[in-house]
Amino acid sequence: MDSSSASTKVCFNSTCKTALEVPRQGWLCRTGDFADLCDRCSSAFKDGKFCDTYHLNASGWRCCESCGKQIHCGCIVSFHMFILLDAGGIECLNCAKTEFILTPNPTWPSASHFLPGPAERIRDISSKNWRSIAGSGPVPWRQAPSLFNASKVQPEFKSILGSIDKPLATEQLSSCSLGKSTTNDPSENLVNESWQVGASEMAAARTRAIGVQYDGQHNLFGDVSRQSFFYTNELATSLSSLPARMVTQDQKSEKGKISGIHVQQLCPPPLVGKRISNINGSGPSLEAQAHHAKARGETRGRNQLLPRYWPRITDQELQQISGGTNSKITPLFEKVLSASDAGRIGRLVLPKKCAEAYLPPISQPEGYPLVVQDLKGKDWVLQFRFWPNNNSRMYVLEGVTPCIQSMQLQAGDTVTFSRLEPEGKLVMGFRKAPPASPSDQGNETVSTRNEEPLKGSIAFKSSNPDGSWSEVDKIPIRAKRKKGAKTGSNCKQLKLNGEEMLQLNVTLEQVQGLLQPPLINAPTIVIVEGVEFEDYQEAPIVGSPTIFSTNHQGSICSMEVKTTPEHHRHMLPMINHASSRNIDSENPESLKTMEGLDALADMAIQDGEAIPTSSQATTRHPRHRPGCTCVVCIQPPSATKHKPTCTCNVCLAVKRFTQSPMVHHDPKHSDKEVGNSVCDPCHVAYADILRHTQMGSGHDHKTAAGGSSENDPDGEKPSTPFKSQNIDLNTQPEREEESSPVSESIGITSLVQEPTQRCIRQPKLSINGITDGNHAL
DNA sequence: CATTAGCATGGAG
DNA sequence: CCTCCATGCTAAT
Repeated sequence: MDSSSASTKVCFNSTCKTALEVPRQGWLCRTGDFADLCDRCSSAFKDGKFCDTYHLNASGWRCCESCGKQIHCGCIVSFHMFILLDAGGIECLNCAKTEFILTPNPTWPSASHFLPGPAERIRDISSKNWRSIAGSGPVPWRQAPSLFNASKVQPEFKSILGSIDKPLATEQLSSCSLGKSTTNDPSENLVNESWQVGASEMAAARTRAIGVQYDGQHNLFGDVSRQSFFYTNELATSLSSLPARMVTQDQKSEKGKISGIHVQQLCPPPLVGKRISNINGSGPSLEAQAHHAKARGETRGRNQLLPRYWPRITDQELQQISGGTNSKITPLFEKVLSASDAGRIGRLVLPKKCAEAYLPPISQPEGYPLVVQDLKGKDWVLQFRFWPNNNSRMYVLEGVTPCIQSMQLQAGDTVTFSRLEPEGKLVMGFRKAPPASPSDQGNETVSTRNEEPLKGSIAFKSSNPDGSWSEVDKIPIRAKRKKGAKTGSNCKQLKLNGEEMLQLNVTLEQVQGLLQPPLINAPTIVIVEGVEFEDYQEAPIVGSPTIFSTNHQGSICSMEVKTTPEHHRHMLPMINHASSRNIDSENPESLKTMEGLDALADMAIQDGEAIPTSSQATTRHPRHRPGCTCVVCIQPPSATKHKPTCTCNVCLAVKRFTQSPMVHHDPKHSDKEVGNSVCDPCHVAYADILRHTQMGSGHDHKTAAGGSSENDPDGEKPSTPFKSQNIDLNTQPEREEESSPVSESIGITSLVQEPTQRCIRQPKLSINGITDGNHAL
């Protein structure tokens, strides 16, 4: 390319070399001079057909992610005709202008791209950034969704920048070009909005990454940061899938070190995918594409989570969650609490896909105890289980009342589930007034969630009787959907009725206090190599579930009881996010092996199935009896039952347990096998885990478990930090006791501990401590 | 009898 | 038509 064209009287086009009688100005060379072309070549150039004419056989052809137009990316001639998308892939300038109002590549690095220096620099940045985002760091990313994606992109950038010529690179790019899936599919189109948004985000992101100011352009989005919200959700999800993969690739290719986390990411979780990608023609897309395609395409299928469940965690929230720790937070999903979720029943219905994607598989209806950390750093033990429902399952978290109360959540509020990466611990956050999106459904994609929160809250307060506020209405609060008024599931967002309004108001008010900046949108901004990223982690799927699956069968409990430390880990699904069967969290590689999104997804799916899979026909679970120490039993729905002073067996057991870490308990369960098995074993392992966790974490929490609380060994108390009694019960450390296996569990726990401790931030106080179990009532 | 737990029902997507 | 899931129903305690 370079030959100094001007000087020569030969057409700059190496494939032409026609003597130039009248040099025609062609493209701008790095030298600052224009390439001299012959009439024909010049004509082709001007018509934008130069590459089509002379570079057809050259590598580097990519499809515009938006319109699918073929663009030769590995050529200086067309370099100005496209932009590199953060998420990978490219977009023709026309589309870019339309959507982003961005300038062509040149704008970024401009011609300098070609220069080795800059190019590398860019690439480095991107890559590093991505990595950091993806893998390391505490950095939560926000906007990043796109970035994340971008993370993968990096390689792309590299390829692009560095080796434009390489075909692979191009392909990858194309594939990568998640950002906007130009998808041909109509279905995708549906997604478009979100995508576009994402795209815009991405654009922004990229600009940032690059260092280019992106500002004004995206008025649409308003604050990017906030938008990030969306992104996070939508985009993130959609993107997330990508990024994760990207990451993996990167990792592999480069260092591969990402760790389990990455793996998770691989699984595209959640996502969403709206977009399908492929289309571009990038054709053979590499794995990336494949992944993408799957993830996205499958959005519906497996991984996808409905938009409403997409995590919309703000940076601040992430920061809170992460606390001072270095833990990386991976938003998994969120759910607007329904009346029943927030009710005293203490059962939080988990979206099936979310549960299956991010939580360990459950073979038994009884499920197992799950340790969940709240924003304060407290650990709560919740029973993760399911009910057979039709031919499916309905997943629920039992014993959430204390937790919800502590967070002062009400119907309409949103609970978010995230995972602390290193630890793999599950973290439950919340958002009080749901920042409803303006428009519910459609909105999901676009809605500016950021703003909403506030608005929502405000709106509520001032709320019109009508609930007229559009925004308000839109607010996802679904207070309750009674028969008449259901809010669609999707629609969950209810319009507020008078009553609802009231509820909301309360919530809002409370929330306001709570809300404040932190929770709501703040994306965490991470600066990587000088580039700001709003972090947001997508949720990678975790699929840890599998682990259990095999084991559990009979009863999870039993397994756990028996379980080795590993099992225990698994038991704490959250804790070991990574958990995958034998995979050690430590062995990233093992995880890697698992990698392929597909694999993960499959695993998740399979696991579920493999094991008991979907709804097993379960006989009615025996009622948990007094002696039963299982979490469920202990729960306080009736905290009332179990007060700190309570001397019932359960409480006593708890106390004992708490006091002596390893106490064995005996399985009391009179209950039927199932119940028993479940309860005890789980508990045990669980308890142990908890303890460790807590211990590790911060003992601060005091537990509480009701009775136990008394004793509460505090520091050592069982894990459940329960603030107050309520929780305590749930947690039940005691279980540990029962399962003598505890010892093992302990070992396990120990294993876990460290991580957990890490994770644990400081347990602050419970916020409010919930009052007793009253709420439950 | 009150409460709870498990399951069923049925609307919505 | 199927799946999801919020809520209701009711046996069990």
